[in-house]
Amino acid sequence: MRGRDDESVSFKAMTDRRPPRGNGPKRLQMADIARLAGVSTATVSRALNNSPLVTDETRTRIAELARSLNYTINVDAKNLRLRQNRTIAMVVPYDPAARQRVSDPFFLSMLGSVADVLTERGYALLLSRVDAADLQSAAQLYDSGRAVGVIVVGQWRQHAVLDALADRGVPLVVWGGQLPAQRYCTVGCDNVAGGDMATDHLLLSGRRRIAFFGDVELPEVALRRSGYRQALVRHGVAANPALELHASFLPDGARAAVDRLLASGEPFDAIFACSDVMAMTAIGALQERGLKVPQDVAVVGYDDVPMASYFHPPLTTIRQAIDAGGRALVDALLEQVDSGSIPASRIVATELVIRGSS
Amino acid sequence: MRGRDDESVSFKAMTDRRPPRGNGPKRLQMADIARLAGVSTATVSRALNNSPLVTDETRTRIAELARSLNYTINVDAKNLRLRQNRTIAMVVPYDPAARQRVSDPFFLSMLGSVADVLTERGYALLLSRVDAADLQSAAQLYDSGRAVGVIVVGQWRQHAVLDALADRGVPLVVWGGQLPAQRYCTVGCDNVAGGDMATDHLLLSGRRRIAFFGDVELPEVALRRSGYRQALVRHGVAANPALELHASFLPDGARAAVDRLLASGEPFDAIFACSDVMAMTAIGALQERGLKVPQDVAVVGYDDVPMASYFHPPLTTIRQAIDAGGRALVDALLEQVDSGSIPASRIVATELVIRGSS
DNA sequence: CTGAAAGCGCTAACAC
DNA sequence: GTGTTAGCGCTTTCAG
Repeated sequence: MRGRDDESVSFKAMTDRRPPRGNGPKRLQMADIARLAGVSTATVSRALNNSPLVTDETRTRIAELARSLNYTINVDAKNLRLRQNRTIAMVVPYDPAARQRVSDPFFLSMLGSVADVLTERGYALLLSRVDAADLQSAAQLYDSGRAVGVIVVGQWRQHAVLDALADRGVPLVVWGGQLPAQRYCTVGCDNVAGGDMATDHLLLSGRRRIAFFGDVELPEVALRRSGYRQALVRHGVAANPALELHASFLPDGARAAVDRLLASGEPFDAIFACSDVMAMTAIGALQERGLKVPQDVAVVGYDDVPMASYFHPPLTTIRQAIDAGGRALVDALLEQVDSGSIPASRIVATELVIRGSS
Repeated sequence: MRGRDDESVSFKAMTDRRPPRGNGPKRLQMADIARLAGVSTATVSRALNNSPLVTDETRTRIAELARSLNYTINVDAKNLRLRQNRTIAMVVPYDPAARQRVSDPFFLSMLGSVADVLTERGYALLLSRVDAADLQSAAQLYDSGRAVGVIVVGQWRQHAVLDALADRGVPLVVWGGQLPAQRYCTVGCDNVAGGDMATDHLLLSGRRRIAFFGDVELPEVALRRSGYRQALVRHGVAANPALELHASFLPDGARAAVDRLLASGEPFDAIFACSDVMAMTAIGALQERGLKVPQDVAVVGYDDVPMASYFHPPLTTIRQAIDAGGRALVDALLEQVDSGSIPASRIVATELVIRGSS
């Protein structure tokens, strides 16, 4: 017996004494509360977690003590012990070439919406910007246990990478277009319908030479163009490749497209732009060149960003239901986390909002 | 010896067997890599942390194994052991009355900027919306060990609460106005100078009846009004209380202010609005009532949000240096975390950008 | 250079 | 109803 005791002691003594310095003054921990309350940490834990196993009196006493000392259970330790985690990561890809800031108001609004829903559900949001060319790395947030799942805003040119992530079991939901054989879950508006509605509206107002502005390498944009073409066909208007212009989401994309269009000499009486920012930039460029909107050229945007209705002329646009979208993203992701299987992609409502620019 | 062994075994047997189910399929952990590599976890740990104590050969072998299996060190466990953390929290308060979404493009841009800088510094960003009336709760992110410090965007009406948080040692930096005896660190643009520049510019263009739009309960806005008044005085123009209008940041604040101003019959030839969104809304309201901007009324905004230059007319505004601002916020916070003492408040550059609206 | 063992702050059997 | 104890996944002395 004595021998064993001695051994234990020597074991204890062998331990590392002082862990590396934490940053900042030491925080209170459960043991402190326990000591102050004259109970064990187990009781404190139970009290703070509302276990029915503690007396009401004890619970309130401990709760009050904790509150008065600003003590809060250490989430990391709790997570570790419980092997759980209530954090989800949201990544917004950026274009490394342009070193562009997350700034499209649409992304930002979506972020706000997701943040709201997550808060409501008791989840924390880890926000991260990643190089669009290295979307792969988004999974690290999952692999490292920091988050139980990942929301990616926009699929960019990374369809294959996203498929691969889904294949290896990373809980993942992407805001974007639904592609034929995709293996990950997407949430997005009906892009084909959106493109169709916008074009249909322009055709109904008598426009016939409708230009399309967008970067069709992005799945969502390609789908919108399908809708655009589909509406033209339905109205018996031949699609004109000269009117389909590549315009990137970068700041000068739309302006450059307007320049090319004018330089080409191809007549046009309307533009369907794949984002409101593009539409506004295009309108600015047209006006600078003396063209009137909507008289000479009608313009329809996409997104219905908050600014759209204040613009001059107020922007006709396709509204993406941001609130519903954020909610659907979160729902789909949490469902996936819980069930372990990939839920069906969801489509949220899309709506034409007619204002002054068309 | 045998006796001891038996005892160990019985100790082990007494352990809790199955921790509660984690969510999702089990993730790989260090022990798995160790087993696969035929070494101890200690060695894996050292290898993955680039300790000089392992052979280059071992290191690369383990690193490759980990990479091929998508294994990443569990950050929570690592943090716990190291008693450290490379996460900072950013809270953006919302007005609970209006249940308003984080949507002012300025906040969102600032968020983007902070996200960038943090990424650069190897920190993660935890984003959280909190009820502006309960800013107090922002500290919980710190108390619970989730973040080493907190960035608050906007001080709203919570000056006292912020002081209290700083007093009890929560590492905290606030984007906002610098107040006389504040005990927390702020980063912000020079609001007095901004208000002065805007007003000065309008005065120099010959305007004399300049209205001010803003909610002076917010420190930043109050400072901008000081600048406004100061410029008027310098130019020998008497300040006219009837021209200082309360306008909230909520969607209809500026429109309502325009209505009240017109209804009052007080003549005016310019407006200095405390945000670009307000300025754009005001311009819309003026135009609806047949007033021309800038001919009848010149308008100057604040922030220089991305949209400002695309607006019609393009907005004259006070640019807040967002990039520098985000960087300063992060610098100040990390400095505080490292040193444990509250750094001096910082002021970032402010600049008048003259465009078509004035 | 590598391995054994202890413990970061917490929770949950299990005994009392 | 409360305390004791082991261990979540990791890092790090200390011994070899």
